[in-house]
Amino acid sequence: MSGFEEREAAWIALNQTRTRLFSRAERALVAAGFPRLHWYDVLWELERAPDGLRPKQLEQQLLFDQSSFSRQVARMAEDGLLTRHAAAGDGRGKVLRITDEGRTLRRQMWDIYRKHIDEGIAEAQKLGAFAPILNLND
Amino acid sequence: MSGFEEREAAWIALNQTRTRLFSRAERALVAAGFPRLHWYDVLWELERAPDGLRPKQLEQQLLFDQSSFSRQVARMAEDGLLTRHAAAGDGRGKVLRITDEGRTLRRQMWDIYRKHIDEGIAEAQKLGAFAPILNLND
DNA sequence: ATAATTAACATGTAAATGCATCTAAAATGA
DNA sequence: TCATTTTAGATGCATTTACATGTTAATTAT
Repeated sequence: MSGFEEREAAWIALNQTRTRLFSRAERALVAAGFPRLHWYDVLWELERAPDGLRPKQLEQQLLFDQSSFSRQVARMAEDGLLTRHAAAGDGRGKVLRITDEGRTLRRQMWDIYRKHIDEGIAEAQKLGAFAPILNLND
Repeated sequence: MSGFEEREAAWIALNQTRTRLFSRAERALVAAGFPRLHWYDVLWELERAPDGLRPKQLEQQLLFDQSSFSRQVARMAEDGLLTRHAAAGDGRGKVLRITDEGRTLRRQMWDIYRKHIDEGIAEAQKLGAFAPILNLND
Protein backbone atom coordinates (compact mmCIF):
# COMPACT_ATOMS: atom_id res chain seq x y z
CA MET A 1 0.00 0.00 0.00
CA SER A 2 1.50 3.32 -0.94
CA GLY A 3 0.65 6.31 1.22
CA PHE A 4 0.20 9.87 0.15
CA GLU A 5 3.74 11.07 0.58
CA GLU A 6 4.91 8.45 -1.86
CA ARG A 7 2.64 9.85 -4.53
CA GLU A 8 3.99 13.31 -3.90
CA ALA A 9 7.55 12.05 -4.18
CA ALA A 10 6.72 10.17 -7.36
CA TRP A 11 5.22 13.32 -8.84
CA ILE A 12 8.23 15.43 -8.00
CA ALA A 13 10.56 12.88 -9.54
CA LEU A 14 8.37 12.54 -12.61
CA ASN A 15 8.10 16.25 -13.10
CA GLN A 16 11.76 17.01 -12.61
CA THR A 17 12.89 14.25 -14.91
CA ARG A 18 10.53 15.22 -17.66
CA THR A 19 11.26 18.95 -17.35
CA ARG A 20 14.99 18.43 -17.52
CA LEU A 21 14.90 16.13 -20.51
CA PHE A 22 12.35 18.26 -22.32
CA SER A 23 14.30 21.43 -21.74
CA ARG A 24 17.55 19.95 -23.00
CA ALA A 25 15.96 18.45 -26.07
CA GLU A 26 14.27 21.72 -26.96
CA ARG A 27 17.46 23.67 -26.57
CA ALA A 28 19.24 21.23 -28.84
CA LEU A 29 16.50 21.41 -31.45
CA VAL A 30 16.39 25.20 -31.47
CA ALA A 31 20.19 25.36 -31.55
CA ALA A 32 20.08 23.16 -34.64
CA GLY A 33 17.58 25.48 -36.30
CA PHE A 34 14.53 23.30 -35.77
CA PRO A 35 11.16 24.17 -34.19
CA ARG A 36 10.16 23.33 -30.65
CA LEU A 37 8.85 20.02 -29.45
CA HIS A 38 5.15 20.83 -29.67
CA TRP A 39 5.65 21.15 -33.41
CA TYR A 40 7.09 17.68 -33.32
CA ASP A 41 4.10 16.34 -31.42
CA VAL A 42 1.69 17.69 -34.01
CA LEU A 43 3.71 16.24 -36.86
CA TRP A 44 3.96 12.89 -35.15
CA GLU A 45 0.25 12.57 -34.54
CA LEU A 46 -0.50 13.57 -38.11
CA GLU A 47 2.01 11.12 -39.48
CA ARG A 48 0.28 8.31 -37.63
CA ALA A 49 -3.10 9.32 -39.04
CA PRO A 50 -3.17 8.47 -42.74
CA ASP A 51 -6.68 9.87 -43.14
CA GLY A 52 -5.84 13.10 -41.38
CA LEU A 53 -7.20 14.53 -38.16
CA ARG A 54 -9.70 17.16 -37.16
CA PRO A 55 -8.09 20.11 -35.38
CA LYS A 56 -10.42 19.74 -32.42
CA GLN A 57 -9.43 16.13 -31.97
CA LEU A 58 -5.72 16.85 -32.12
CA GLU A 59 -6.04 19.89 -29.90
CA GLN A 60 -7.71 17.83 -27.18
CA GLN A 61 -5.30 14.97 -27.48
CA LEU A 62 -2.29 17.25 -27.16
CA LEU A 63 -3.94 19.43 -24.48
CA PHE A 64 -3.53 22.59 -26.47
CA ASP A 65 -5.50 25.73 -25.85
CA GLN A 66 -8.05 26.08 -28.66
CA SER A 67 -7.03 29.45 -30.00
CA SER A 68 -3.33 28.74 -29.63
CA PHE A 69 -3.76 25.56 -31.56
CA SER A 70 -5.69 27.30 -34.29
CA ARG A 71 -2.77 29.65 -34.80
CA GLN A 72 -0.24 26.86 -34.41
CA VAL A 73 -1.90 25.02 -37.27
CA ALA A 74 -1.94 28.20 -39.34
CA ARG A 75 1.81 28.64 -38.82
CA MET A 76 2.54 25.05 -39.72
CA ALA A 77 0.36 25.29 -42.81
CA GLU A 78 2.19 28.44 -43.86
CA ASP A 79 5.46 26.57 -43.47
CA GLY A 80 4.14 23.83 -45.72
CA LEU A 81 4.23 21.19 -43.01
CA LEU A 82 0.54 20.34 -43.18
CA THR A 83 -2.57 21.04 -45.25
CA ARG A 84 -6.07 22.07 -44.18
CA HIS A 85 -8.88 20.65 -46.28
CA ALA A 86 -12.56 21.28 -45.69
CA ALA A 87 -13.99 18.34 -43.76
CA ALA A 88 -16.29 16.15 -45.83
CA GLY A 89 -19.75 16.23 -44.28
CA ASP A 90 -19.07 19.00 -41.80
CA GLY A 91 -19.10 22.50 -43.18
CA ARG A 92 -17.63 23.95 -40.02
CA GLY A 93 -14.56 21.82 -39.81
CA LYS A 94 -11.21 21.12 -41.36
CA VAL A 95 -9.10 18.05 -41.84
CA LEU A 96 -5.38 18.28 -41.25
CA ARG A 97 -2.89 16.20 -43.19
CA ILE A 98 0.86 16.09 -42.96
CA THR A 99 2.87 16.92 -46.10
CA ASP A 100 6.06 15.31 -47.36
CA GLU A 101 7.91 18.34 -46.08
CA GLY A 102 6.34 17.77 -42.69
CA ARG A 103 7.40 14.15 -42.70
CA THR A 104 10.94 15.11 -43.58
CA LEU A 105 11.12 17.68 -40.82
CA ARG A 106 9.74 15.24 -38.30
CA ARG A 107 12.37 12.68 -39.16
CA GLN A 108 15.14 15.25 -38.81
CA MET A 109 13.83 16.40 -35.47
CA TRP A 110 13.51 12.83 -34.31
CA ASP A 111 17.22 12.19 -34.83
CA ILE A 112 17.96 14.83 -32.21
CA TYR A 113 15.01 14.15 -29.95
CA ARG A 114 15.76 10.43 -29.83
CA LYS A 115 19.31 11.03 -28.70
CA HIS A 116 18.12 13.17 -25.82
CA ILE A 117 15.50 10.66 -24.80
CA ASP A 118 18.07 7.91 -24.76
CA GLU A 119 20.63 9.89 -22.81
CA GLY A 120 18.13 11.55 -20.53
CA ILE A 121 16.34 8.37 -19.51
CA ALA A 122 19.60 6.51 -19.05
CA GLU A 123 20.91 9.32 -16.87
CA ALA A 124 17.74 9.47 -14.82
CA GLN A 125 18.01 5.76 -14.26
CA LYS A 126 21.61 6.02 -13.17
CA LEU A 127 20.70 8.83 -10.79
CA GLY A 128 17.94 6.76 -9.29
CA ALA A 129 15.34 9.31 -10.34
CA PHE A 130 12.74 6.62 -10.85
CA ALA A 131 13.04 5.17 -7.37
CA PRO A 132 10.04 7.12 -6.02
CA ILE A 133 7.94 5.76 -8.87
CA LEU A 134 9.08 2.21 -8.27
CA ASN A 135 8.27 2.70 -4.60
CA LEU A 136 4.61 3.16 -5.44
CA ASN A 137 4.33 -0.55 -6.07
CA ASP A 138 5.35 -2.08 -2.78
CA MET B 1 19.51 -4.96 -19.89
CA SER B 2 17.00 -2.51 -21.26
CA GLY B 3 17.17 -1.70 -24.95
CA PHE B 4 16.51 1.55 -26.63
CA GLU B 5 12.83 1.13 -27.37
CA GLU B 6 12.20 0.71 -23.69
CA ARG B 7 13.67 4.11 -22.98
CA GLU B 8 11.47 5.64 -25.65
CA ALA B 9 8.41 4.00 -24.17
CA ALA B 10 9.38 5.15 -20.69
CA TRP B 11 9.76 8.70 -21.95
CA ILE B 12 6.40 8.71 -23.66
CA ALA B 13 4.72 7.41 -20.54
CA LEU B 14 6.55 9.88 -18.35
CA ASN B 15 5.74 12.80 -20.57
CA GLN B 16 2.08 11.96 -21.03
CA THR B 17 1.50 11.36 -17.36
CA ARG B 18 3.18 14.56 -16.29
CA THR B 19 1.48 16.64 -18.99
CA ARG B 20 -1.94 15.38 -18.11
CA LEU B 21 -1.58 15.89 -14.38
CA PHE B 22 0.06 19.28 -14.81
CA SER B 23 -2.59 20.49 -17.20
CA ARG B 24 -5.44 19.44 -14.94
CA ALA B 25 -3.88 20.98 -11.86
CA GLU B 26 -3.27 24.26 -13.66
CA ARG B 27 -6.80 24.43 -14.93
CA ALA B 28 -8.10 23.84 -11.44
CA LEU B 29 -5.85 26.53 -9.98
CA VAL B 30 -6.77 29.11 -12.57
CA ALA B 31 -10.45 28.22 -12.23
CA ALA B 32 -10.12 28.88 -8.50
CA GLY B 33 -8.56 32.28 -9.20
CA PHE B 34 -4.98 31.29 -8.40
CA PRO B 35 -1.82 31.73 -10.49
CA ARG B 36 -0.20 29.01 -12.56
CA LEU B 37 2.10 26.32 -11.29
CA HIS B 38 5.38 28.04 -12.08
CA TRP B 39 4.37 30.69 -9.56
CA TYR B 40 3.94 27.89 -7.10
CA ASP B 41 7.38 26.50 -7.85
CA VAL B 42 9.02 29.85 -7.16
CA LEU B 43 7.12 30.27 -3.91
CA TRP B 44 8.00 26.78 -2.81
CA GLU B 45 11.72 27.17 -3.40
CA LEU B 46 11.72 30.49 -1.61
CA GLU B 47 9.83 29.09 1.32
CA ARG B 48 12.45 26.41 1.73
CA ALA B 49 15.26 28.99 1.70
CA PRO B 50 15.08 30.97 4.95
CA ASP B 51 18.00 33.18 3.91
CA GLY B 52 16.55 33.91 0.52
CA LEU B 53 17.84 33.02 -2.93
CA ARG B 54 19.65 34.80 -5.71
CA PRO B 55 17.55 35.11 -8.86
CA LYS B 56 20.24 33.46 -10.97
CA GLN B 57 20.30 30.44 -8.70
CA LEU B 58 16.54 30.02 -8.72
CA GLU B 59 16.31 30.64 -12.44
CA GLN B 60 18.78 27.84 -13.15
CA GLN B 61 17.19 25.45 -10.73
CA LEU B 62 13.75 25.96 -12.22
CA LEU B 63 15.07 26.04 -15.80
CA PHE B 64 13.59 29.43 -16.50
CA ASP B 65 14.73 31.68 -19.29
CA GLN B 66 16.73 34.52 -17.76
CA SER B 67 14.71 37.45 -19.01
CA SER B 68 11.40 35.71 -18.43
CA PHE B 69 12.40 34.99 -14.89
CA SER B 70 13.44 38.58 -14.32
CA ARG B 71 9.96 39.71 -15.29
CA GLN B 72 8.34 36.87 -13.40
CA VAL B 73 10.07 38.02 -10.25
CA ALA B 74 9.01 41.60 -10.95
CA ARG B 75 5.39 40.52 -11.23
CA MET B 76 5.52 38.50 -8.05
CA ALA B 77 7.16 41.39 -6.21
CA GLU B 78 4.45 43.72 -7.45
CA ASP B 79 1.88 41.29 -6.11
CA GLY B 80 3.61 41.36 -2.75
CA LEU B 81 4.56 37.68 -2.85
CA LEU B 82 8.30 38.25 -2.53
CA THR B 83 10.83 40.99 -1.86
CA ARG B 84 14.03 41.92 -3.69
CA HIS B 85 16.85 43.20 -1.50
CA ALA B 86 20.27 44.21 -2.74
CA ALA B 87 22.63 41.29 -2.23
CA ALA B 88 25.17 41.88 0.53
CA GLY B 89 28.63 41.78 -0.99
CA ASP B 90 27.54 41.75 -4.62
CA GLY B 91 26.46 45.07 -6.05
CA ARG B 92 25.06 43.46 -9.16
CA GLY B 93 22.72 41.04 -7.53
CA LYS B 94 19.52 40.74 -5.58
CA VAL B 95 18.27 38.43 -2.89
CA LEU B 96 14.74 37.17 -3.10
CA ARG B 97 12.68 36.43 -0.04
CA ILE B 98 9.15 35.15 0.27
CA THR B 99 6.64 37.30 2.16
CA ASP B 100 3.87 36.22 4.51
CA GLU B 101 1.44 36.86 1.71
CA GLY B 102 3.52 34.58 -0.49
CA ARG B 103 3.48 31.86 2.12
CA THR B 104 -0.28 32.13 2.46
CA LEU B 105 -0.81 31.92 -1.27
CA ARG B 106 1.48 28.92 -1.55
CA ARG B 107 -0.46 27.06 1.09
CA GLN B 108 -3.74 27.80 -0.62
CA MET B 109 -2.41 26.63 -3.96
CA TRP B 110 -0.99 23.52 -2.37
CA ASP B 111 -4.41 22.43 -1.15
CA ILE B 112 -5.53 22.20 -4.76
CA TYR B 113 -2.26 21.03 -6.24
CA ARG B 114 -1.93 18.22 -3.69
CA LYS B 115 -5.34 16.84 -4.53
CA HIS B 116 -4.46 16.65 -8.20
CA ILE B 117 -1.14 14.99 -7.49
CA ASP B 118 -2.83 12.39 -5.36
CA GLU B 119 -5.59 11.67 -7.83
CA GLY B 120 -3.38 11.91 -10.89
CA ILE B 121 -0.68 9.58 -9.65
CA ALA B 122 -3.22 7.11 -8.34
CA GLU B 123 -5.00 7.14 -11.68
CA ALA B 124 -1.77 6.72 -13.62
CA GLN B 125 -0.93 3.75 -11.44
CA LYS B 126 -4.31 2.18 -11.99
CA LEU B 127 -3.97 2.68 -15.74
CA GLY B 128 -0.56 1.05 -15.70
CA ALA B 129 1.07 4.20 -16.99
CA PHE B 130 4.23 3.46 -15.06
CA ALA B 131 4.75 0.02 -16.55
CA PRO B 132 7.23 1.23 -19.18
CA ILE B 133 9.29 2.87 -16.44
CA LEU B 134 9.25 -0.26 -14.32
CA ASN B 135 10.31 -2.22 -17.40
CA LEU B 136 13.56 -0.31 -17.54
CA ASN B 137 14.80 -2.31 -14.60
CA ASP B 138 14.60 -5.86 -15.85
C1' DA C 1 46.49 49.55 -10.91
C1' DT C 2 43.93 49.34 -14.94
C1' DA C 3 42.21 47.27 -19.04
C1' DA C 4 39.54 43.36 -20.83
C1' DT C 5 36.39 39.85 -19.76
C1' DT C 6 32.72 37.77 -17.46
C1' DA C 7 28.50 37.73 -14.61
C1' DA C 8 23.90 39.42 -12.76
C1' DC C 9 20.05 41.45 -13.80
C1' DA C 10 16.94 44.63 -16.62
C1' DT C 11 14.65 46.08 -20.82
C1' DG C 12 13.28 46.83 -26.00
C1' DT C 13 10.90 44.32 -29.20
C1' DA C 14 8.75 40.75 -31.94
C1' DA C 15 6.36 36.58 -31.56
C1' DA C 16 3.38 33.37 -28.88
C1' DT C 17 -0.21 32.61 -25.55
C1' DG C 18 -4.87 32.58 -23.76
C1' DC C 19 -9.14 34.75 -22.66
C1' DA C 20 -13.20 36.59 -24.68
C1' DT C 21 -15.74 36.98 -28.60
C1' DC C 22 -17.22 36.24 -33.37
C1' DT C 23 -18.99 33.58 -37.42
C1' DA C 24 -20.91 29.86 -39.56
C1' DA C 25 -22.67 25.36 -39.45
C1' DA C 26 -24.59 21.28 -36.96
C1' DA C 27 -27.59 19.28 -33.63
C1' DT C 28 -31.64 19.60 -30.70
C1' DG C 29 -36.41 20.28 -29.78
C1' DA C 30 -40.86 22.59 -29.71
C1' DT D 1 -40.24 23.34 -39.97
C1' DC D 2 -38.24 27.02 -37.52
C1' DA D 3 -36.13 28.78 -33.27
C1' DT D 4 -32.63 27.61 -29.76
C1' DT D 5 -28.54 25.70 -28.40
C1' DT D 6 -24.16 23.65 -29.20
C1' DT D 7 -19.89 22.91 -31.77
C1' DA D 8 -15.77 24.00 -34.86
C1' DG D 9 -12.73 27.07 -35.80
C1' DA D 10 -10.93 31.99 -36.34
C1' DT D 11 -9.66 36.50 -34.55
C1' DG D 12 -9.15 40.98 -31.51
C1' DC D 13 -6.57 42.16 -27.74
C1' DA D 14 -3.93 42.18 -23.46
C1' DT D 15 -0.43 39.51 -21.23
C1' DT D 16 3.67 36.61 -21.44
C1' DT D 17 7.68 34.76 -23.53
C1' DA D 18 12.31 34.77 -25.35
C1' DC D 19 15.96 36.55 -28.10
C1' DA D 20 19.11 40.28 -28.34
C1' DT D 21 21.10 43.90 -26.11
C1' DG D 22 22.09 47.26 -22.38
C1' DT D 23 23.88 48.53 -17.77
C1' DT D 24 26.44 48.04 -13.81
C1' DA D 25 29.49 45.50 -10.94
C1' DA D 26 32.76 41.75 -10.11
C1' DT D 27 36.60 38.97 -11.77
C1' DT D 28 40.76 38.03 -14.42
C1' DA D 29 44.80 39.23 -16.86
C1' DT D 30 48.44 42.29 -18.01
